[in-house]
Amino acid sequence: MASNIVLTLPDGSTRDVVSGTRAAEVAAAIGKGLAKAAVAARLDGEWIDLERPIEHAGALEIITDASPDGREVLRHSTAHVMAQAVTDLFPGARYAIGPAIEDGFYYDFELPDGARFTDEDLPRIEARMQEIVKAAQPFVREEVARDEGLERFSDQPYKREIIERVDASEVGEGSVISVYRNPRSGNDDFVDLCRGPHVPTTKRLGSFKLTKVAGAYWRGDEHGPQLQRIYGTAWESKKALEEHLHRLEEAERRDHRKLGVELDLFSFPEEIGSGLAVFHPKGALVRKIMEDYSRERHEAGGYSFVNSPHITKEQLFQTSGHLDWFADGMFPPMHVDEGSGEGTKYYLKPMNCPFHILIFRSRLRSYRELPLRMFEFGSVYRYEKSGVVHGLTRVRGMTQDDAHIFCSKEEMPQELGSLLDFVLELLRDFGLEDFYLELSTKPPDKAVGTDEEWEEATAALRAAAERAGLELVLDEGGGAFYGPKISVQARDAIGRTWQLSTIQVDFQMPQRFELEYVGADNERHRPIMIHRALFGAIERFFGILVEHYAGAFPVWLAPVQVAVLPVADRHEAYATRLVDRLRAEGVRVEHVAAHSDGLGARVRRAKLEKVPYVLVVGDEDADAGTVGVNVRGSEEPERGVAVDDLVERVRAAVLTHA
RNA sequence: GCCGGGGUAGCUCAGUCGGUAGAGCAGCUCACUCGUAAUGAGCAGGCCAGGGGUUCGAGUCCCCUCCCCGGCUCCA
Repeated sequence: MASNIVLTLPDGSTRDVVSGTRAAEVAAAIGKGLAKAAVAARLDGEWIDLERPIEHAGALEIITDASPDGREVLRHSTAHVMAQAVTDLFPGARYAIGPAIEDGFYYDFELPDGARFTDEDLPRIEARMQEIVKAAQPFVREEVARDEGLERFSDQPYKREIIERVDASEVGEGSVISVYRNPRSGNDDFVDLCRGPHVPTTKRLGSFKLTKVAGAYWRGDEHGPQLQRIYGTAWESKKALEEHLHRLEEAERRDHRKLGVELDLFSFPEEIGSGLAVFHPKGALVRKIMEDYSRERHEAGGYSFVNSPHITKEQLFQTSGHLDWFADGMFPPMHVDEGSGEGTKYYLKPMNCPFHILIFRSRLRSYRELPLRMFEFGSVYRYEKSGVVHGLTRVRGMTQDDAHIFCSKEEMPQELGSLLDFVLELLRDFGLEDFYLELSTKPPDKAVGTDEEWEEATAALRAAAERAGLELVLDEGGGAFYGPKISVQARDAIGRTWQLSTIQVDFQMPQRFELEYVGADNERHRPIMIHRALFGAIERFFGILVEHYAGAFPVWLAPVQVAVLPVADRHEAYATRLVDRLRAEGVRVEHVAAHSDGLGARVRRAKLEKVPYVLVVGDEDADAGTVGVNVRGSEEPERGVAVDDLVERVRAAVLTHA
């Protein structure tokens, strides 16, 4: 006998329904639009299918297709459809896991006889998927006992492993597992192990595209079997799919590797080696401006500048511990002075800290010197694995804007607070505005330092972060073994996030190097050390800025701020005077003479080079002492602008970092 | 490091069945002297990533190395 139950909706209203009512019916009762947009539901926070009968009272939420949750359902269901298509087209294929991810989904497969997917397979799979969508197969949920599940997936070892693992860790002995069945004409339905929920039928899907095929390890284990992963993207409508593909194109347009070539900023000559960049004159100029500005700010911020060499004897990295836990990330040693004996091993440095520590330790330090802040643009070399190097954002040779702060335990909270302010201010000066912070705390298993020290340092970092008033994400247990850290994440112009600065408290190094200072009490104390980099690496930050600005650097950073284009040869004298004047005002100006190309061609080239101000000077300007100004990003050039006004505009743009 | 795809002129790319290398842009020269996104003509430009092999003959087929791209793992 069905009884009535009360469902509470997110707006607080209630619905009195017969027990066994399905979420789809509730949605339909609320409105046509909602029913159409619904893809799944949540009852008391638990995901359920629209078609699943609701047996008890609770809070019901209808999940709609264009919401983050709704898209997750669409994507996950699309992943199932892809698995069905693949098993159709590649008999014997084993399927492993296929979750929804940001903007899409993937599914991992193992093909018989070690076969591999190629890019040419994707259109075939897509076509088959569209057939499945057209067939409007329902997703039917079934709950089966663990043993039956194992049996049903007898030819699917990865599924069996999931069942065994889930059973042991999450659900417990004897519990049921859920599977989803897609009935189809023919006799063998496609069945996948899945916790759900799914859309009611495949008809709800269709706005998807398979994007790439790649290798992936089973359960992310480098030593486990390597599977074939197919990635796709899926959306609630064709329009949303198109918009997503357009965003990908936009990101591609901003790719710093492409712009680096086009704007003649940097390159990676094959002759030098993987992940080793050279900066061309224009790129090096931008970099110099970045470095000069950083130095200026550090000088004002109470930092001392230091310098250290690129290589060192093995012993230093033994003392620091790098050779114990970071040897894989270091270039192999050089052997020198090997005449008759063993000689000496030297290493390229992967980090600057040991050098700064030696400077601290070069003489006895007083508490009066603390906090002692040592800054260096320190070049380091890391042996990044061959598959991970990526443009300027992941390189093997880089220069860090590195500093190490030695302070007393008592000074630490204050120092961390002002440090975070300093970091954020500098990043804002480079046009990044949108940040959030990540706080990484003590790893559960292995850590140096006492619990008390960790708590103290973590609390100090947290206080600094909270005072900054930014969103704070907790990365529980994600700290390095030697201390907690804050990392600053920045969102760029198209919403991508980049990890930039890190502020890391270190209990380990002062101990290993037995650092001390003499306190006011005339006793010796161990200082706290703070590692911090603002840009992270200059190369990487440079790459991020290129993408953030899509190559159109703000005036203060632009390698060429003004281009002067005389209309014809007879205006060369006036143009030269103008260029000299601007140069004298400190403006970075390029004179593009009239003798070879037409004016239109020269304007075009300057525009493609993303020069902020393109000045055209002709008869009228020579007579009146004015310039024609074509500002980057504007359609209409201005005529008859007084040179003084132009100089003032450039100067103002530089000062405000506009 | 692993899986997959690649490497042809400075850049973007074509190159058939294994038969001896091609375009556009950029560069250089000349002409044009022009008011806001491509003036025209001509010239030059290549160890087809490098090495080895198969073959009468290799950009093309095979092997090794280097480098790049997309992922995985990694990012202390």
